[in-house]
Amino acid sequence: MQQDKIILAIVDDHPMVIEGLKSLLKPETAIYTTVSFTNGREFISFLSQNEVDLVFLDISLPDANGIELCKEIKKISPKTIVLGLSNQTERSIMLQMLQSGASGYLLKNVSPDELLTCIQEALQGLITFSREAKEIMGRPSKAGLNEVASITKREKQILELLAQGKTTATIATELFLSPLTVDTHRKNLLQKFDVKNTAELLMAAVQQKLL
Amino acid sequence: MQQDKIILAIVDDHPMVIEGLKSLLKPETAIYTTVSFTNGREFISFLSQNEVDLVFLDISLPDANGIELCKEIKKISPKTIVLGLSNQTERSIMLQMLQSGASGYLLKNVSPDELLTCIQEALQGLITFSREAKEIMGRPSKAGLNEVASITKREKQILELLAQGKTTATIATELFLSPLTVDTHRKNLLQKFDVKNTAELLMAAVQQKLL
DNA sequence: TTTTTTATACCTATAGTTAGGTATTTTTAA
DNA sequence: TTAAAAATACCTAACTATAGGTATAAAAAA
Repeated sequence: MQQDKIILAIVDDHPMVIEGLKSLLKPETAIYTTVSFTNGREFISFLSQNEVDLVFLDISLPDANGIELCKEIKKISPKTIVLGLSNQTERSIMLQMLQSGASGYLLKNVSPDELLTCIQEALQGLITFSREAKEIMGRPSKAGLNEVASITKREKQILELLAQGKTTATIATELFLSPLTVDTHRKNLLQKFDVKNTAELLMAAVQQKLL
Repeated sequence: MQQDKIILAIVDDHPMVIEGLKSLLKPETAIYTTVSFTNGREFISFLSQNEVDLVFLDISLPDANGIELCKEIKKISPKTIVLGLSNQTERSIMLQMLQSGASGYLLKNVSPDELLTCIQEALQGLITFSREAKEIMGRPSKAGLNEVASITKREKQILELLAQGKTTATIATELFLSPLTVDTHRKNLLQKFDVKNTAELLMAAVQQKLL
C-alpha cells in the first residue's frame, strides 16, 4: 500500500447508487480507486484475485444476502474492511452485519462529508456509522432487546407456515409431525420472542426480517 | 417550452441517489436541466413558483408520504409529470401512486438506457415503467387481486391493535366497545382480505403496507 | 466419548377465535 | 331529505391456540 491508491469497492444493484457514490468520491480520486459490482458473485470473483481495502456492501442484492456475503468476504480476505450500506434501519439487521464481520454501517442518506469521515475512520481500524445509523444503534427498544431471536431450522419452518395462516393441524400434516410437536415448537417460539400469541410473534418476526 | 430545456426535478432523501441520477443524465444536459430536493416541502415550495416538466418522486421521504405528495403535486401543477422512483416493489404501492396521478414508476435498479427511455415516454404522454416494475405490474397475485383492501377507520384501528397481539377482550376494553362488536369487525376484516385467520390477515396487511 | 441442544411427543385445563348468520342505530354521502 | 355505509351488538356452535409443565430420542457440539 506504499504510495498506492486505496481500493474501494461498491457492491450495489442500483446503477444510480453506484454512480452517486462514485460522484461523491470524485474529489478524492487522488486517494481512492473505486471499482463497482452489481451483484455479489462478481465481487467475490474479483476479490479472489485482487486486493480490496474497503467495500461498501448493500444488504439486499439480487443474488445474495448481504449478511452471508459479508461472512464470505471476511473469509476470503480478512483484511478487507466491510461497511454495510443500505436503507435498512432495523437495529437487528445492523447488528447482524457487525456480527458477520462488518466494521460499520451507513444508511444511504449519508451526507458527502460523513461518507468521507466514515471511510477514514474505517481505514484507521475504527468502527464507524453514519449519523442516523448511530442514532438507531444507540436506541434501546423492545425489538432491540429481543434482537435477532435465535431460532432453529425447524422453528423457522414452523414460523413460515404460520405466516401463511396455517393451523397446527395443517402444519403437522405437511411436515409429517404430531400436532403436539407443532404445538411445542409454537410454544418455544412464543417464549423466544417473549410474546403472547401468534399475531405478536409474526409481527416481531417481520420486524426482525425473519420473514 | 420552445427551445427551452426540459426541467427535471429529483426528490429523494439520499444524496447519492440524487448524484447518481444527475450523473446518469449528464450526457443529456443539452436537453434536460435537473434540480434536486431532499424533502417534499422544499420541492412543493419550488413548484409553487416554478414550472417543472417531470419529477422523479421517491415514495419514502423524511417529511412526507410519496403518495400524498403526488396528489399535492398534481393539484398545484397538473401538467407536471410524476414518476415514482423507489425500491418499493409491492404492486399495491405502485397502484396507489398511479391512482394518485403518477404517470409511471421506476425501481431504483433501472438501467441508464431505460431511464432515458422512460423519460421520453413520459414526456410523450405515455405511462411508463422500468422493466422490473413492468413485470411486477403484470403479475397477478393473491395480494394483487386483493390489492389495497379498502378498510374503514374503525377496522384500521382494530387491525393495528391486533398487530400488537391484543385479544378481542383487550381491544374491547381499550376502545370502549362490546367484545362482540370487536368480533364483528374482525370477521369483516377476514372477509375483506379473503383470509381465514388473524395470522394471514396481518401478513396481508404488512404486504399491502397497511401496517 | 460426553455433554448440550434440538426435535419429538404427551398431558390437562383454560383462553381465544372463527363461522354462520341477524338486527338496529348512527354516520356519511348523494 | 333520503339512501347507503359504517358501526354496533347479539346468538349458537365449532375450531384453534396457549399455558403449565414432563419425558425421551436424535443430532450436534465440545
